[in-house]
Amino acid sequence: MSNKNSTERRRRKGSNNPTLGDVAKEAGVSSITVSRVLNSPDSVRATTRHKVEAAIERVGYVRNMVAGSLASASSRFIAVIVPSLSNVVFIEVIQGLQSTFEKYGYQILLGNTDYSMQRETELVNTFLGWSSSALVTTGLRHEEGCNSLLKRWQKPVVEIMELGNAIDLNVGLSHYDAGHCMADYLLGQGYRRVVFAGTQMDGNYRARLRYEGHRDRLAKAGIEAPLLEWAPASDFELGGHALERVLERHPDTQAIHFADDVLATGAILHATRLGIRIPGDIAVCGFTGLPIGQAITPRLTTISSPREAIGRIAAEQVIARIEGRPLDAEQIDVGFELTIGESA
Amino acid sequence: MSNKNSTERRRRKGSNNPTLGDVAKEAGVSSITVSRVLNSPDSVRATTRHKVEAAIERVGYVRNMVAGSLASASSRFIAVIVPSLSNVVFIEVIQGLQSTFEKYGYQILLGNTDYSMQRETELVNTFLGWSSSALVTTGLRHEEGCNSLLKRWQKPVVEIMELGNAIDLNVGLSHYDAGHCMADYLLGQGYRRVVFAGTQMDGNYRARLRYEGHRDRLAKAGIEAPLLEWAPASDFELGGHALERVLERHPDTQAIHFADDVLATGAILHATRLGIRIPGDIAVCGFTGLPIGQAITPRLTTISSPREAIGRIAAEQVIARIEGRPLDAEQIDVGFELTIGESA
DNA sequence: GCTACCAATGTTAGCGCTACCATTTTTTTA
DNA sequence: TAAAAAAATGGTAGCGCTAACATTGGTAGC
Repeated sequence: MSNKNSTERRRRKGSNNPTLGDVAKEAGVSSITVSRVLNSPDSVRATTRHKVEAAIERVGYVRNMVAGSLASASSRFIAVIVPSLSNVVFIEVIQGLQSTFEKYGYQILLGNTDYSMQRETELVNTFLGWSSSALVTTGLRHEEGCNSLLKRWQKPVVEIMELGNAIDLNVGLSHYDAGHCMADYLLGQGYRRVVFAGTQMDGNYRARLRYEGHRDRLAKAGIEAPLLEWAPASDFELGGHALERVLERHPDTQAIHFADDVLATGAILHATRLGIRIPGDIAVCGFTGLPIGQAITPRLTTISSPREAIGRIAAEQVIARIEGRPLDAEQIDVGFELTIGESA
Repeated sequence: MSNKNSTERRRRKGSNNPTLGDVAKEAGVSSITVSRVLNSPDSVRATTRHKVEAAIERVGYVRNMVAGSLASASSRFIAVIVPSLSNVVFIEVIQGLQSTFEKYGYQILLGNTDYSMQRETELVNTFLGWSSSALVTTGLRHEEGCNSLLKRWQKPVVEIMELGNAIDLNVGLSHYDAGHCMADYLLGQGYRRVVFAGTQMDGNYRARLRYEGHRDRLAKAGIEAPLLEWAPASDFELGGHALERVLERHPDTQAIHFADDVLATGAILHATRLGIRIPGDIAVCGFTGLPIGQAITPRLTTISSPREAIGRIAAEQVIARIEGRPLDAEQIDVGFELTIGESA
């Protein structure tokens, strides 16, 4: 069966692991039947199936996923591209994706761009080359080559986190509205001199969108919206540092609108150490809705985004598309929620 | 070139994406030359290379990784298996792995077992079927079938987090010693009535090893080591709840040795709210060395494990093995550090 | 000038599986 | 009971690439 050439000229290394053919011989069936036992067990009679399963066990067969994917021109991979693994937000989105896709037998191919669009294009190229069943990427902004590649691609593409003009499917929320909403709340609470403080606001343009929403709301009330930025990624220490810088540069500040909960939490914990009362001396708010924000005293006023749900919903949309079920909508706004603590 | 059968009987769908052959025709070379431009550019003359690169661009070629892996019987995948994505510890390990492997052009295949050994075996099977270049898994305990599969496998296998009798490579630390070390410190501080409190201690047996180290050290001093366990995963709220339970069941407790920093942090934050002084009324310590533990007041006394380093070192070992470089050692003890805060 | 050698490129045969169609066996219907 | 329909199984080509060997052409050595 495997030795049809009598000339015997060439030899390939051949992993000499058992193949479908070996299992088939052992079970006394054809290899396509073994393939069916693995891929669509219901299309094989129970007695045959048991015979094959026993043979698989006996020869210690390990399925070659690569060969299967080449022959069928598709893998059960879902390409997932995020800009960072240091930011809990994306971790939670990945959890939502992973747990949902796992149920349907899909495997995630995880890529990290470090906020580089060029790296994103490279990853997209590689992932398409793996015959992925779908691709999930973060945000709506991509390199031109990346965009056209994805538009030409015939399989589901989901752009997550943000809402707007998408390539295919879109699951997210309006960051502009979120920033606007928080600014509105702060004005309602009587705060007028408010500083926006964030990190990595070039790459992470969603934070910038929140700032723009914030700024525009304040502008409507005739108020300036100073912005302070830092280059490194957010951490608790930087939050404390940011608090001090704000008080230094804008000593009359009444509230700080932080770009994320990590900074805001760091600021609150540091304020406690310095004896600065929150919100008495200065109010603080954040964005994300991290558990730590609700575990500290005072509890953080923030905007909670449904991170795990974004992943779950994106995955459900993809599965529906793959299985040919109708979609509720191509664009899903998961919204956000104003979580009012005592910090602002 | 692609139409050698004159009988014209069958037709396969064929993705009709451009292939190596199309690029070759466009560039006026053979397909193996195109393959060489992609895989070992230095083995092709510069002029030829430029011609081919231009042709790739012109036809919009996307490399088929699946076909390449089948032909070469290897992929640039590294299988990574962790028990949970909700625990920051594993996220940080993954970061260390990912950033190191990325530099060498390897892609991570991420699997999550949810602390199920059966699921681990399934994942190992799948990942071997993808012709992965190496496999990194968590812990030393596996199903028998999984063990024998990995032992038979000819490529690098790294078991991380824990030290002991490993299949191949091993990078981690002694959890027993870590528990022992903390118990020793607590005794040195004069604490005698110490409760150990943890979560998910069946699946997460590394926490149990820490408890055993703790218990044995106390036993040497002739002291009992009560243990309280909870089934759900650790979070801040559960830490606060645990604090209350401990005080209820063992009102004379002097210190709580928490199985991880999340619980310990939750307990400290909750104590602050209740007006319980730490360490005045009760001392608290943890394990992991999370940033939040050092951001709160009082700072958490804990054992810091080098999580990102475990990932990085494991990856470096794998790369060395793949590239045929000698290894420093097959087993690497990354150690741990007693971080003394004010909480105990 | 002839051989020896090396670098660059080409030819061919699979890698192990599944799609496609064909054939055989079983079940249902007339 | 025979014919028709359905279910189960089989034969074979080919998915797109690279390993292994073959060939070509240029260059150095004597």
